Amino acid sequence: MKRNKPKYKQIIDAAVIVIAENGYHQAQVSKIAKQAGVADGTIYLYFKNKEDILISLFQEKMGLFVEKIEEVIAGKQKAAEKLLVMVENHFKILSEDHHLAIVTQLELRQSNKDLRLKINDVLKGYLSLMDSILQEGIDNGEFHSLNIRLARQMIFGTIDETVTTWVMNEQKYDLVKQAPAVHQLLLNGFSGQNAD
Amino acid sequence: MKRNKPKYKQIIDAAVIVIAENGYHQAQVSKIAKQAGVADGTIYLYFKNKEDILISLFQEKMGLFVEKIEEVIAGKQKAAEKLLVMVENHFKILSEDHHLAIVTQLELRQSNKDLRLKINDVLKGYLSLMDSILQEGIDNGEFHSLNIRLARQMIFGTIDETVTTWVMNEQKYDLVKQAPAVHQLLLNGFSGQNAD
Amino acid sequence: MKRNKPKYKQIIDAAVIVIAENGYHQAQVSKIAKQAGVADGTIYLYFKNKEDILISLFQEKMGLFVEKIEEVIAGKQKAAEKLLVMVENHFKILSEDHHLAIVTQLELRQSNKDLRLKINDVLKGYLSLMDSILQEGIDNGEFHSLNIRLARQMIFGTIDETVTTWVMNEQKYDLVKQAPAVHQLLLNGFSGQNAD
Amino acid sequence: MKRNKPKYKQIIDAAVIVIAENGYHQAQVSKIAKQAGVADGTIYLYFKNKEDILISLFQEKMGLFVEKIEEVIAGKQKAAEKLLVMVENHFKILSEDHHLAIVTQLELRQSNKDLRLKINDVLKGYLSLMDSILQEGIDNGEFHSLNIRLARQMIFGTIDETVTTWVMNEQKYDLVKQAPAVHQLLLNGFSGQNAD
DNA sequence: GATGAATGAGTGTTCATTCAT
DNA sequence: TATGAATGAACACTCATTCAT
Repeated sequence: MKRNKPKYKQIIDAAVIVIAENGYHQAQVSKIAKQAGVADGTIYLYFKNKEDILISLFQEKMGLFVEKIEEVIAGKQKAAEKLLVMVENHFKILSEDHHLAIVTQLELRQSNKDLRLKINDVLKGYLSLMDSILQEGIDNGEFHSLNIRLARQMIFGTIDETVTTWVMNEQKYDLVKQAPAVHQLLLNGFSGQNAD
Repeated sequence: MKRNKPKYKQIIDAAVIVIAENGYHQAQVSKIAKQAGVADGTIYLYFKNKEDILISLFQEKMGLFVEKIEEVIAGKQKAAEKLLVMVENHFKILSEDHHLAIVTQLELRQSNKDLRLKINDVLKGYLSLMDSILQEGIDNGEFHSLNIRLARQMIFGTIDETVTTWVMNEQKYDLVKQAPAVHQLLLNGFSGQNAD
Repeated sequence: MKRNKPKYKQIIDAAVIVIAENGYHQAQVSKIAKQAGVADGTIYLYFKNKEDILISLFQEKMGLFVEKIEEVIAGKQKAAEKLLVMVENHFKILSEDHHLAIVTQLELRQSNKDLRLKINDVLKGYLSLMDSILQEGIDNGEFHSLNIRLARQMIFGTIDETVTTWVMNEQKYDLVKQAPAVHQLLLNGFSGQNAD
Repeated sequence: MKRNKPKYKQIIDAAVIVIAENGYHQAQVSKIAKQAGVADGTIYLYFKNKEDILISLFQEKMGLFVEKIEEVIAGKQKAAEKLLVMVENHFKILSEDHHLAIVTQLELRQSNKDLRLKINDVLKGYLSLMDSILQEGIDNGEFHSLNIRLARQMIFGTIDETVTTWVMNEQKYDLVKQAPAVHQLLLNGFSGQNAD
């Protein structure tokens, strides 16, 4: 399994750095190879093509994302609490890896439609997690009856827009400190008046 | 004034169609010229370069956006009503121009960081409109005391994510019909428990 | 006759200025038209094409050259004296019109082979003048028997190289003051030991 | 060191042929690549850009020039003899490579001012060689006291004009046979009456 | 005569991918 | 496995010239 060989991760980490520092369109394969300390051709022993590096990058990093968030959620009882730690950890993970934040919020969005559709597939695991929190909240009466897709779009849209604004402002303020306010805004939406 | 000459709009409309149908990276200047029914060189009598076409496209279309929404807002008294017609019309305008929806939600986001920063400048007018509705709502007691930037990020993030999901689902369902539910979700966030 | 209309000379003078100030490859027809105060299309009422402007420019200016030099030569008896005033006036005319010096020594040489062959045709009148001075000097015993073509190449080559070096040094020193020394060097060549 | 790899010289030789046969402005990179038997992109593994090919071409060829002439000069005692073998060999090298003669005398002069300034830098080594012959001749009494810059301009201007005329006449006559007469003309200038 | 908007042919350079070693 | 030299397709932009007014 190539995914477990050291060069696999080495190349992905190199890609994150190169894309963050040079931008998506200046992240040539040869630059990534150089950063990873391998020859250009070696890249193709581990990845089908350049697009495959980017998808794999997203899968690896988003996998950690979902894993981490599932872990912290497990310790919480209420849907509202789960939502809070989700927002907090989403902000925390990206706060702790500035390169990754730039890559996911700004650079990777420059990829073409096809690539982004594939990235969306990867995102689905995360979105499902949101859906299940919402469903749980509805079932146990914390949230009123919601259109789950809409509510999830509000969660993801709000979180994503908040992070992007923070990255575009060159990460000048503390993103994690915004989590409670964002959480409260979302929560109001779900526990307030019925939206159907 | 070049902006008022017929060929200026003709080229912009051609660009929307070509980008929507071929994708951002397959929208060559020569293709746009052909679609517009002019020679390649004519493009450069009206636009400084290819990037200038895209910025102008966004300015023109977003200008109509803000104009239209200011118009419908003027007829409403309450901030909540203004928010509703804003969401409704945002959805309506993009529903009525499928090409434009594809271009703004998917294709134009593939542009490089410089171009996107310029596009963000254009967006600012629209975001300000949101800010003033929020401020008004706070002032007249409809909304509780809000962090306006966060609240605006929630509005824009939610709307944008909703439209993008709709476009990615190939516009299969009726976007405008989602407006009331989206509006209600947002409203709950603003008029519910204090987020500060 | 177009050559006598004011706009004809107006365009040629504009061309000299534009080429001197912008360089041969940055001297677009539209720039020349603007400098001349006419519309682009008007150029084509007076000149067949762009090349025709340059040839005409050279003809007009070189015509004045030959005319002026024939005039000053007429007042001299000896071939050696004629050679001196030729060198002096060649240097003087170019010293007095810096734009023209730049154009003839540097910029016009960037034209393609065809244009330069035509320019050489124009030069022939000047070279013939040199030939006749040389022939006269041989006939009256001032110069020894010379290969006239070679001798003329030495005259023209030396003068031309001297002016070009001066232009490339940004015309910092007094070119006309060099005339006697150049003249003496050439004269030695012709009146010294037989070269055949 | 790229300069020692076979493809480096292969591309330069191809450039000489393509420029000589098609003219400076018709010497596209793709044409040079084809002539050299490599892909277009390969050119850019050996040269920074098109201009770099031309400068390198001049450096390589002019390097051989200076090398060869320094070699034959070394065997001569007197400055006059050195001048003769310099003229002879200058003529000989260009006589033996008609393509190179066309390129240096006609085509490369169409390059823009920047490129020509760089070419002039390369020429300086050759001009210095002339200066040292002149200085030597003055020091040992063969030549009278000369303005060295002027004298060198006469040498180079005469040689260059002679070769250019020969190339423009399609190399119909024997250039090398002209060397003694050219040499004699120059020599007279230096050993004749004092020019200061 | 004079205008200037419109035309459209032409090219240097990059970079993902391959493959002989 | 690993290398890195070689490949070659693809495209924005300029500007001399025309011609309807």
